[in-house]
Amino acid sequence: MRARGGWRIIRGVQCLAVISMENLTPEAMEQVAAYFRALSEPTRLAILNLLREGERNVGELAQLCSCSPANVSRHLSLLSQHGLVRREGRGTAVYYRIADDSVYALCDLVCGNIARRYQRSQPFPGV
Amino acid sequence: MRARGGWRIIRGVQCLAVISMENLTPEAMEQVAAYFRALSEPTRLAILNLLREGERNVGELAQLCSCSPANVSRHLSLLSQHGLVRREGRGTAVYYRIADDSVYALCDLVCGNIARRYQRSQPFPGV
DNA sequence: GCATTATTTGCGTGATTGGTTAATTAGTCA
DNA sequence: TGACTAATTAACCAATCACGCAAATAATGC
Repeated sequence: MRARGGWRIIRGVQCLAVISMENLTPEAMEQVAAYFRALSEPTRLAILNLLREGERNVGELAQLCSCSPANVSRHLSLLSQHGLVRREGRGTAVYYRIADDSVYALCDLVCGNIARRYQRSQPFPGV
Repeated sequence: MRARGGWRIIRGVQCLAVISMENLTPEAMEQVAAYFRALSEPTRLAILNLLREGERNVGELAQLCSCSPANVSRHLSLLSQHGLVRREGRGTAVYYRIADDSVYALCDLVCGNIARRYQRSQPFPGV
């Protein structure tokens, strides 16, 4: 992967900014696709949404999104594999928290795209 | 739907993030998931990448990404359904172009997330 | 109309995925 | 150690998906 723009300073923070998807190898492209795939499931989006306010354990998340603990655990495992959430066992429970806030920026960006798209024809469904 | 935030800079990418994913109905959440699903396939990402430089017809895209025209046509149909590309027939050919440049901001943002993740452990695969 | 080229669509197939249930593992406390 | 709770994993099923192939559709020129 070529870092176009490379490292730059944004508001005093050194960031690896403006990486482009161009000229990626097939393996890297698959990584990007897999990242999007992790976000392509309503239940996983709901879980990420629930973690906005802070950490939660598996049982809490299962109750809040009306899923079985087994199901939630698997979703969390997948999210963890892609670095979206961080795992921390405390006692018999396992707490999960967001690993990178930029996920919300991504989701909100997509929300905006969809909303703008619907504003040209019909209102955004379920607003 | 509440408009909040407006333009913001996320890791060097200017984004119109007016909308938040919070408090979405299940149907709206499914829309967001479907949008991500459209981006969760390497071939579709490759097609979007090829359209960076301008419009292309189905045959050209098929040749450039080593896929069958039928396959490419199907991918384009799906991308079109989600408002990612725009269709325009000219002669017997059908040309597609990017409908919204913000897709690239999304993809590049994800590239950055993955690259940062790998920098902590191993180099990004396929650099 | 007929032939040609480009695109789309119908259908079958193998692979992947989300969900459920049950078994297993991990941690705590008596 | 044994009982108990929470989380993970395995096995399985149903649904979805990407792809290949072939048929159908659309647009152009003879």
